[in-house]
Amino acid sequence: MARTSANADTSHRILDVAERLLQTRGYNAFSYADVAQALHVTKASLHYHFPTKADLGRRLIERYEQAFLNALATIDQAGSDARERLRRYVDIYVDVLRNDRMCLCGMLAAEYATLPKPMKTGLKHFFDENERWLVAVLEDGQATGKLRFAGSARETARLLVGSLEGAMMLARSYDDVARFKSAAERLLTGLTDGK
Amino acid sequence: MARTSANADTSHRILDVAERLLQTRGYNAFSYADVAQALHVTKASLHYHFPTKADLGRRLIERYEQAFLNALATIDQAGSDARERLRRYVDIYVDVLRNDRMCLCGMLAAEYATLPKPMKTGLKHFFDENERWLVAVLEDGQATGKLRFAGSARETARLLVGSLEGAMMLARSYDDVARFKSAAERLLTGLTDGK
DNA sequence: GTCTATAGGTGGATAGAC
DNA sequence: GTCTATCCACCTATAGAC
Repeated sequence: MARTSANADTSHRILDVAERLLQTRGYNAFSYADVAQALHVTKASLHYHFPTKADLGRRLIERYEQAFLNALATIDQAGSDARERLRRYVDIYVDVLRNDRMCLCGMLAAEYATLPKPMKTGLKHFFDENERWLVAVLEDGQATGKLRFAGSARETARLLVGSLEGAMMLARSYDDVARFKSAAERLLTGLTDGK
Repeated sequence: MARTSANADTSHRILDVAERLLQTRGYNAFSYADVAQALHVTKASLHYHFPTKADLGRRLIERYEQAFLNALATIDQAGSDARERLRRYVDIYVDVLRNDRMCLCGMLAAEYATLPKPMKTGLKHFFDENERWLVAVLEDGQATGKLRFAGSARETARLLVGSLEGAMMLARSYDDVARFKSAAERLLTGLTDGK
């Protein structure tokens, strides 16, 4: 399995660099040449692992979603109440911002119109899964009296995702993580005040 | 003044096309060739009016901000209460979305790291002006008892701008204006319920 | 002001040697 | 798996005729 491991390792490093570039500059603003230079390999070598940029982009979304879902599973395993789970959800975003990055899928949402179809599909799947997890947390919080919100859990979940992505984008433009934290704090307070 | 008017008219048409492309595809995903083709002129002609793409981008931000501020001034002139002014503020965003566009500055915020410095400066100015207007409305609403919110008007204004931009981005990915309206509705309700 | 022509660079992608 | 070499399309931008 030595060969397979080496291959997987190289693919992994390529994805790491491409992910950073995508999250900081956007899909349309990084090239195979950028990745190749960072890894001290040639562009041709990258094409061996990811034949087209669309392939690379699709895999980046898949991997990012997997890591995100793993983080959500970890939160669930801690067995905290809904309020605390939301707080940890926000912390995932904070960690991304602290790394001077935008959420990979939030970035791609802006570039949506220019993306190849497989990436569009993967992107929606990411947001749908986020919504699904948040709906479960919100409904649990409502049932246990830990959270209070008007309207459906689904609409509330969508508001949360959109607001956090937007706050992230502006906070990054101002290079000010505190902006994001302030916005997130208020969003959570809106779901817990009076409790 | 015939020549000057013609010039202004051509520049105006260039800006119109470039604006649409920027709001739908992003700054890094449209070219002089795209604009030239849409207007049936050559790229060289565009460079006469806007020597560099950075010049074009800078003017697009300036013009967009001016139009935005004009819309805000119109809202103020109507003399409505704070709640109604916020509602009309949201309507500006809805109109953009209905045109299948993203907010020009929201789009650029995602691409922020790749922008030439003059555009970065212009972008922040746009958001600062938005914040300024919202702070005035929020403080008025608080003073007259029409609005209620926790914390400072400034933080609330920033939450609003970020949330609306984010909701817009996601609504456009799902090609679903109702998503945006639902999110905006809830944000406003959070400032007015119990009133 | 708009054109033709072109420079000089970079984009994604492939062929074929090693 | 990685390399060299190369293709072709596209990019921003400029020179100079009209």
